[in-house]
Amino acid sequence: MTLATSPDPAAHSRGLALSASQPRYLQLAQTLLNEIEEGRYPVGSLLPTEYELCDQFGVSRSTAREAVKRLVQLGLVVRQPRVGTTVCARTPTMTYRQRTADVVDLYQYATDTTLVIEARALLEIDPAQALMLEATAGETWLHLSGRRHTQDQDKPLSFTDIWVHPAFRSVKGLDGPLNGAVHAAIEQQFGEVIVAVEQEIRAVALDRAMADALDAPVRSPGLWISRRYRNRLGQLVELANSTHAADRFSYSTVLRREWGAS
Amino acid sequence: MTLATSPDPAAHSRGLALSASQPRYLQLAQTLLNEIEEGRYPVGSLLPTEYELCDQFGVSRSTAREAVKRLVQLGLVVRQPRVGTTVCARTPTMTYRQRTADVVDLYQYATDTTLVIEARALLEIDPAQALMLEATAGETWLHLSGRRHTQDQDKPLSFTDIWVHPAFRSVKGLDGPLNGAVHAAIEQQFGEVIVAVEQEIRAVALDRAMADALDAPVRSPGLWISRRYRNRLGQLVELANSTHAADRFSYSTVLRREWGAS
DNA sequence: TAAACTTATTTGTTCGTACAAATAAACAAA
DNA sequence: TTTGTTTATTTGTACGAACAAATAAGTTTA
Repeated sequence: MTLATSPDPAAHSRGLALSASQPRYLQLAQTLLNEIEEGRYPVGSLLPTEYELCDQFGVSRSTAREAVKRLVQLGLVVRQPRVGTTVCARTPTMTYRQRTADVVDLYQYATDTTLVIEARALLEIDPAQALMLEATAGETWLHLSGRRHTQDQDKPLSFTDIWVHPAFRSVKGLDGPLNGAVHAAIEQQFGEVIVAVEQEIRAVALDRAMADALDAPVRSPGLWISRRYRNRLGQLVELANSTHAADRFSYSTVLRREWGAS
Repeated sequence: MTLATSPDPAAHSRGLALSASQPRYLQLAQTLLNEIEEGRYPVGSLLPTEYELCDQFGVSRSTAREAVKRLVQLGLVVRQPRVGTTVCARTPTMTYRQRTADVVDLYQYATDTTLVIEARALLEIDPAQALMLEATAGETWLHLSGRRHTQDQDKPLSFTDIWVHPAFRSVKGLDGPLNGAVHAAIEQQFGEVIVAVEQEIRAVALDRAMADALDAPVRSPGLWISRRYRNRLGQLVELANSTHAADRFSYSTVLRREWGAS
């Protein structure tokens, strides 16, 4: 349990060369990773404390810490003062990740599309809308609707319905052609941070009104995308429903496999 | 440029308390972050070296390193030995991230759905298929097709077409009801790692054949999902096209905002 | 001129030490 | 029994000192 009392500052450069191919802390991390995978440290058990690792592997605490830090980054262990290092997974989690540099990219539209707001009104929501908006009937939400256009094409790309929570219904700058997204305006003007976006995609048959709005045949297929923007507390800040003519739009993403944890 | 030659080990606990609310390295990281945002260190310029930071802020190199490490995690700077620390962004990049614990989750199906393979054949691909498969006509790919079912419902959820690259056409265990995914079998049997999945979603009108297969009305809307599984070299390992009856399936995801870089 | 070598600088790794902060567990008090 | 207090343990933060590795830039050599 006691550490060396007469430390030799040059020891690490003299003796026990080991395989100098990789830094010691990476070697140690790999060793621990293997032992976790082999079940020597089952999920829920405690890893040796930092000082124990120092003894067992003959490294300084810095090195041991750096090694354990890797395991934390890989999501294999969690650490708590006074408790220790708890194993929480037996293998690095692999995930597929979809990255979008900004939520605007989330709209798969080319950057040269513009959303033209054609209607803006404060509406008292009815019970059906309240259900959709996770609110109570009678609240006054801001309702926007418009169509998205491209330079090239004559016909609109999509028709969009947007509902904005009463707290942000005074949001400005949403008239006429829009470059950015509505949630971006809310974030800027109110400092409300959107933490999560729930997205649902369906295929639908265009009804008469939507077909007219999109200049597409009645009953032709459309891609319906609903997005719920939520704040830190999970509250619905904005709901945007878009319907796209099927022959003018497709939604595509790339998921990349990654290793490690959040 | 010279450091203190008579260091006082207790200095950090005695003097200059500062606001002990946060650790020094976090304070320093915040300071640097602010200065980067303010343009004092423009994108492309060099941050002070670690030793310069020691002098300027009166901290040890460990603390300075820990601070800069934060900036690296935030994706604001990159480091190169002998070069220094280069600013590569003026503000932390925010991204929305879609996580799926496994690619199986990528199928939005409840776990109690099963894919029943109904046809399996080795096919010489024609020019049109070659285009779709990013290959050359005449190659012999493995072609599978089948339908996905739920326990509850009588009618199938979707019809799936799968093409497997010639190198893996001998993949086994794909007969009858399937629990896992085809790409998982390829990964296991051949050790081929799928690094990226490209996904495209469209709305379509069901043609007669597809309508029959799905037991849905002709011309009714369907959700068409195409997934391209690629290996490390970007080569197409598997292509899976699924068509879902619109009233039986929707695709939903949650994107969470995150800060930091890859 | 071009290639090979040397040098100086900056980050990377590792050592050792010390104190702070947090908290589970044992203990004491109401 | 319950609640507050102390104690010991473990991670967290911070100091300082070396040497390694990588490499931009200058220097020498062919």
